[in-house]
Amino acid sequence: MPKFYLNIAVDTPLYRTFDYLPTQQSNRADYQLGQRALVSFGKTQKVGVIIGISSSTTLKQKQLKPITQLLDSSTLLSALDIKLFEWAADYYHHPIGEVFSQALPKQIRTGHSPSIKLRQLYCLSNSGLALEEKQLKRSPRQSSLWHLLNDAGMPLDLDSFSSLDWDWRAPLKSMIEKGWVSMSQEDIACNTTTKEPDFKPNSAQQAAINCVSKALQDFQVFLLDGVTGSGKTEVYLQLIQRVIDSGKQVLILLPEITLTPQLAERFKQRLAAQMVTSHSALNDTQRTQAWLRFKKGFANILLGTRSAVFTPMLEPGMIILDEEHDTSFKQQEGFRYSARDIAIMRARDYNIPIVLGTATPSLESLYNAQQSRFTHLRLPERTAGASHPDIRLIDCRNQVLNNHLSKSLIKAITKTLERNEQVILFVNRRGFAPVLMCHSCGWVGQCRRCDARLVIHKQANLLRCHHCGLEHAIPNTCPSCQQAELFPLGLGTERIEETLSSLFPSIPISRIDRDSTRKKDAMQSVIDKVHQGGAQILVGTQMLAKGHHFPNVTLVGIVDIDAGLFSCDFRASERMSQLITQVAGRAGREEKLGRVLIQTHHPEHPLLNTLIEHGYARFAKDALLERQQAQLPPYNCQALLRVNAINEQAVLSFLNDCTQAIANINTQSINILGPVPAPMLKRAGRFRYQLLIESTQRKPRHQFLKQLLPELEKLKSSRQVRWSIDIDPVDLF
DNA sequence: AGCACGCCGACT
DNA sequence: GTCGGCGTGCTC
Repeated sequence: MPKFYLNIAVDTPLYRTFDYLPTQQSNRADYQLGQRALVSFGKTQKVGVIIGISSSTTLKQKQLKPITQLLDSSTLLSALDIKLFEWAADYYHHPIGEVFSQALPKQIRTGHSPSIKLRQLYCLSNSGLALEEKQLKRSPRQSSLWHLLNDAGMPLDLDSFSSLDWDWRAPLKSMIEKGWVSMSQEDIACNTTTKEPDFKPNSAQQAAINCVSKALQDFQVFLLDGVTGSGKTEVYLQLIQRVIDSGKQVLILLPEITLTPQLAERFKQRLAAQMVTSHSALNDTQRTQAWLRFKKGFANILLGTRSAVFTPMLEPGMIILDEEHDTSFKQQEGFRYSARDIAIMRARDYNIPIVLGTATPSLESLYNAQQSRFTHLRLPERTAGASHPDIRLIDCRNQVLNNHLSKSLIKAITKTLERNEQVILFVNRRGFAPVLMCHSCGWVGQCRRCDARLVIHKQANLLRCHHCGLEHAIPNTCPSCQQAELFPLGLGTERIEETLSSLFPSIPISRIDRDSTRKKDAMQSVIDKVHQGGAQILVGTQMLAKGHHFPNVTLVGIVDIDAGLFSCDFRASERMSQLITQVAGRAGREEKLGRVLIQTHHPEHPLLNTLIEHGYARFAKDALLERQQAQLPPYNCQALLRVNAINEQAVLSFLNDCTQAIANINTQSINILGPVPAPMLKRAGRFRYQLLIESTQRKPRHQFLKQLLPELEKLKSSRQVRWSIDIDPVDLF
């Protein structure tokens, strides 16, 4: 009779752990929390994580199975890591096994037990160093490798050659055979050589550095609020160096788009550290290696994107999360979480500081700063050389537009191109046009799976639903009245690109959106092309505003801002203001004065004017104040409930019960804003309905949903109703 | 989520 | 008689 039971988080969409018996020949001392175990689960074998060991179980003996195999001899996750993942499962209402599974790299979660692979290092041997230029003249590739190794002045690993766009394997091999290059194995213990700090912080930077440095031993959230070009990165670098000098680790989180090899290289050059990176461009082995190295303390810096927030730290020192407002920190499907909020919880558990950096703080962070939960650090000045761009509105009322481009915008583009400078145009929609309409009967292309309208994609020659991805062929005649009078309505990136290429036939135009950058390296090749200089136009969506610097761009045009002013999405105005501010920061780096032109039909709109005259900080302050006066929470928490049932009666009765359940929980805390956007949609004999639930209290989403979800579970089992709920993963703490 | 069980209609 | 449709229930 065993004296203990293993509580295991198994990778399955069920909201609980499963109890298992230990293997027969094992005893209590063999088991620790955080070890993985292979278990038989239903018909299959699955990998789970031991997250509890208890002396009793509610199950009968015959229901219990022993684990198949214990996969780790030592623990993989600390008690703090387990606590954090359990918190995340509860807070985001997600099955615990899936949370653990997503928090681990693929190789780990599938049961492999990889070890750290030591890198092979290459350097010039004495005979290699003694080579003279002309001896390598006949093999240019060997010559390039020689220069690379010679310039580095230290042994290089294979990753260092990956920037070369030709196959370096054969030439390297032959240099090794000739004895010019010698190989050695990386020695993990020898790492830090102290580098001299080579920059002088200005007073605001110094104040921020001092403020965080004083708190390195404790949990504290810092909101580092610095306009573009104010030198946030330098503040990070200084702080990181201090933390790693004290023998601790730093976790750095960045939005997906920002994390380029170039940026990683910049950090590597500036810091005396063992750094690893983790992002979606790496393969499973590379990510697993980064995870292991950081977890075991062989690396003291991890630079990664959203999913890196789950990487365990051996010697936690500090967390930095840059571009705090960026939506790519939110995982929007499956296990919906906010990496920013998980990072804050992680810092709290580890009792270390976390720095949230941004030029355009999200309203929730700003609110937390106002409430003194976050320490607000400001970097108001741009560093030397950077100048403020000039933002102006173009009043489009009663103007003749050429495919949505006003005369004054076209004139400004022409002048910029004549100066051999570059132009960026923002269009907030991909595709050719958002609507296909029949002139004869008014028919519009609508998706049969959702309520959304179909977007015309001329290049792919398709109508595409941006909601569910469904694709239709473009009809030649109207499906409703059979007339051939279909015309595109509205604008998208493809259409603006087409218009520009007819206006400026000799100018190279690049389009950057999700369609054009789907192919691997497509984005990079456009960036390279732009950096070559010369008059060029870039047309793109929000993607363009993030991360990349285009030094020759001196004009930015925003083709249509009005959608952001009147959208029913409460975050639209916040996002729009962030976009304009970020764009303004992009234009006119270095000495060149940039100009931002915004086309609008509402030049008097207070939001636009506040933003342009007083900047983002004032806009955000006003927005929070406005909500406070309206007795609303600083920002709303929304959940979209989707109901799908076999008949209309079932849907209606489900919704009725659902509304009742919400009312019973707390009539004060919830608005039902639904139905969104169409009341009901019949498709393939089933009925769908969407309900938007919005909280109106200060601590609403988590607590409310915790009560509501079990109620919904109960309702589901009594009827032929299916439902799912999408919860925005942001809340106040 | 899978995967079984099980209960009714259309077939060689 | 049976093959297979998917509604329902379970996974330690």
